[in-house]
Amino acid sequence: MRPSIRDTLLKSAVTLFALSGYNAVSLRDIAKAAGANVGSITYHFGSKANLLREIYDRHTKPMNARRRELLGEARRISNPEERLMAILRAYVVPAFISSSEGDGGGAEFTRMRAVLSAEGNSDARAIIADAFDETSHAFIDAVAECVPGAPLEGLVWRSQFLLGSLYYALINPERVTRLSGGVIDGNDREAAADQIVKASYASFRSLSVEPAKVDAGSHIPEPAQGKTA
Amino acid sequence: MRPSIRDTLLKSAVTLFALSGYNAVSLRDIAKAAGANVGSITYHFGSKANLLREIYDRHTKPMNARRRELLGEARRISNPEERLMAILRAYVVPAFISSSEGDGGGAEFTRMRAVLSAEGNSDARAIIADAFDETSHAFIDAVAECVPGAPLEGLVWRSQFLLGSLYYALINPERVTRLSGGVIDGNDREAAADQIVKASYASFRSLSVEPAKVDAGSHIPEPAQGKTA
DNA sequence: CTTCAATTTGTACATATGTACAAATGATAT
DNA sequence: ATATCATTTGTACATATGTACAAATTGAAG
Repeated sequence: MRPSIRDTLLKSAVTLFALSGYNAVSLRDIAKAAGANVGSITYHFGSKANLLREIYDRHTKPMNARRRELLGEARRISNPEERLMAILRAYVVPAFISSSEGDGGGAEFTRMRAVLSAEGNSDARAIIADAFDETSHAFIDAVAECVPGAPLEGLVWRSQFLLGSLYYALINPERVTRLSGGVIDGNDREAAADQIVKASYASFRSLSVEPAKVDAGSHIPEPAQGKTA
Repeated sequence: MRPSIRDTLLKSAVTLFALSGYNAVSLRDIAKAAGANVGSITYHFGSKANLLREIYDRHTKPMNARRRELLGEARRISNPEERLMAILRAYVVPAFISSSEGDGGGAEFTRMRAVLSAEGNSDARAIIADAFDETSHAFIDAVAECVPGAPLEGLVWRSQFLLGSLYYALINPERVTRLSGGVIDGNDREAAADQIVKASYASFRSLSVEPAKVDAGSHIPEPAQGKTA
């Protein structure tokens, strides 16, 4: 069956918001993209802010559910290195690739979040605050178990960097293409997700004070880990 | 001597753009913040887009110069680990901390770049493209020398993640504070710069196919490094 | 077919924005 | 002091935007 106009409006809004942010996209832009009338947006959603709220409502819950599901699987892995890798993948992949129809994830929604978080619009701020990503705490805890002795400061900042990497990969993929002289495709999301997982794996692993279990020890002259020892 | 109104306007514009983006800030907002009249902006800069162009002109050159200077110093370090650390610091620090009056760097300008890059405004796009960060290539080259055998794909993506981490640390510092339960101050830029350098150090180091010079070898079961072997 | 509620369309309105420009003001040199 | 130029102010205008709402259309139940 044909999707309802309501759904088409929501979808168009995500696409446009992800591309140009919240302020720059007018309700008329959204209506035009959805092949509908301006008034229909007011009718279905009441206001622009509420339209955004519905977008979040629709996506965040299933996406977090998907993350929790993958995180649960990951936690059952006994080898700490493999486990860490799986945990990171559980966080990154749902944000990049929408597996099923209703998992709420995918690059477009994540890119929208990235753009809106940068924009700092007050409407958006309130909505983002409500839809706070409760999975983050669970992830940090899970990661912490893989890197014994890691200071909280290092863990939290690296989770921040992970999110920043994820966002920027979606916001500015052209930079990768350009910087590599066209050799690497910045829009290859599978590759991007893979690289983020590997890079953050290394950055988290370096926090561990214990030597790697599998090997003798990787004592690079790691500069002291800061105040929070 | 008192700064000219022209300078005050530029400074106010950076502050406001860094806070709310390009679209959301009106010329009247800028004028009010600078204690000037709307017309004075048109008089001094002609248009909003040109005001932004002047901001870039004023900042990018001295900031890149500072980066090149620090990079030059870093490259003279013989020990590859220390060198890598210094190279990363040379890239990150000018973006976070403005050392001298005219070095063009600092967190505010960098945050503005972050916000504008996410916003995708067409005025801004053109200007950003012109002020392309020519130092990035030099940095990747310098980094590559520290991690022999590293595939280009890994290097480029990690440089992307570095920039994303940097940007997001400035855009959303509250998340760090909140996520740590108030223990860690997301607005502590010295700490942020430090953490970024250390995290990206680890992520770049992990690309090296040769074992660490200082130690036996850090053969974590690193999953195969992708296509570009 | 008729009725009635749900939806869609069209339009109006108050407000905000970038830009243009004439008048007022200020400073500087002769 | 006066003339000349640079700056600042005030205002006007065309356009765009979020929202409200009445009229038109649609679709299903009786």
